[in-house]
Amino acid sequence: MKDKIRSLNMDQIITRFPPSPTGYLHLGGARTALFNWLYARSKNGRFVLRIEDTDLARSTKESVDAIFKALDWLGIDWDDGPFYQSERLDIYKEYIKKLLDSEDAYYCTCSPEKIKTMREAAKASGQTPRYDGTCRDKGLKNSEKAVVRFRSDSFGTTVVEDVIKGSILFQNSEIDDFIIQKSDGMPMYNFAVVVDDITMGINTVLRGDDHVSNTPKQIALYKALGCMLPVYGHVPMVFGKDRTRLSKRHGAMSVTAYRDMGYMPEALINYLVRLGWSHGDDEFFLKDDLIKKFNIKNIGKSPSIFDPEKLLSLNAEHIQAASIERTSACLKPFLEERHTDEIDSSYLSAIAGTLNKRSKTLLEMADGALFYLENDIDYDKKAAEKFLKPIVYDCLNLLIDELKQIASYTQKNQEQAFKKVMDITGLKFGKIAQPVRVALTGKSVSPGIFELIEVLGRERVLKRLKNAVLYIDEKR
RNA sequence: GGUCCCAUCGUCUAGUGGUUUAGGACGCUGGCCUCUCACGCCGGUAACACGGGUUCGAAUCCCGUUGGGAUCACCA
Repeated sequence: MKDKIRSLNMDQIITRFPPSPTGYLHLGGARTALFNWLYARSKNGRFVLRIEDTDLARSTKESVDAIFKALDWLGIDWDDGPFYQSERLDIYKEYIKKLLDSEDAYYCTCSPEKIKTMREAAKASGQTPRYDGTCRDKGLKNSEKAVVRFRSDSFGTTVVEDVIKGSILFQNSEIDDFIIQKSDGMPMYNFAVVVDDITMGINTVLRGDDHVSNTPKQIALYKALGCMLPVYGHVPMVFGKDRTRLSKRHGAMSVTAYRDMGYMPEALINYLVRLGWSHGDDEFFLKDDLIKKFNIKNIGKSPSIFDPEKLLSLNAEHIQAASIERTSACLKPFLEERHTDEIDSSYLSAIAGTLNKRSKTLLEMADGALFYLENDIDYDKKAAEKFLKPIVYDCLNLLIDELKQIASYTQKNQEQAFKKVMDITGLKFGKIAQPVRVALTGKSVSPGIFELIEVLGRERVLKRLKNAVLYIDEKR
């Protein structure tokens, strides 16, 4: 396979997301994916997905699948790929040869142990650890354990023109002759990235801050290969509450964990994009807004801290803002886990309609929806003791009679029914509502009485009220 | 330790030399609404890290200090 080296073409923005499949997709990765995707979409460009699986020991098929699943759930789609670096080995070989031929690279047979001691000595004396160039001018041929090193300039400077951070200056003397091909023949990260980005026509590289120090090496490679540089933008990182890299001890990190905890993908997208990017005082965004409004210039320079509380409140906002159809669809899998029967979709929508303003997550919503679906509800012990007492016995019976007579359970009709019961018993609405609530839901907290009755419908309402009457009867 | 980056309420941020008694959101909090819980509405709390400059004027520009972070692999 022959890839032509394309000169950098900015007619169409081409971005990429290159995860290494060594685990699930975490929040930070999702955010860089999102920025690249958003930028490509907003510029009518292309977004490519590349799986960086040259680390044979750590890459797994499961991780690849997990990454696909997470991206799919977030709604981040790609135009090209997925490309697998493990399937592009001959391309890297070709570029290695080019570099070897032009003497920009050379074989090195120094043992890893030797390099290690070299590095430790340098660190101990406060110097940047660097390869000392033992094999640099030996003109070694390829051999069993040889690696290929890039011949770095030891003088001069390299400037990274970063669209987020501005110009960053590096002394070339800081950069040593780094390895571009391992002794097992696999390419090293910095080299593979450059070859891939060149051959895939990537012209815009948006990536985490932690890559800035790799950039001068990559630039050197571009230059040696005679290729034009992409536009670089290094996005500040996201930290945990203790201001260190987001990791397991900060709680859930994987994208799919948030799905399982009942978050809407809309909410996660919204939260992630606002971490580091802003559009004036706007807080709430849907994907289509973002595609219209996203720009690189509004990405901030300073790192941010992941705040689960804000994500949660944003999730509540998105649950409220979503259409009932959307919310129901998202809710359904959570209910199916708890309730095996087939759920009627219009009933489900009605249920969601009573819960979407009082649920911060879909999980919470599913829990709150359970009483609608159970055939026999269990009474919360405290609630039953407090509200299902003999004193409301007549009241509930009266209500049953009234509700029996009503043609349809509109709010207006219900109000009239309750009015009658109130008039006869002399009880205020507040005194009647709680017992009825417990009778209908088993709990002392629920959606409003009228919406409850309307959604549950005649059959369930009457049955549950009668059961409550029976319950009181048995107790006395 | 070397190199590099960053610095506005606890957190996310607006702000690009004067319109700012520094605005919004989350959180926390007082109240209203009310059939419970929520939603909603009204209000409060809280920040320009510090020190020098530049300027008529600085959160905004420059320098230094301090603090935080990233990175220094035959990982990506």
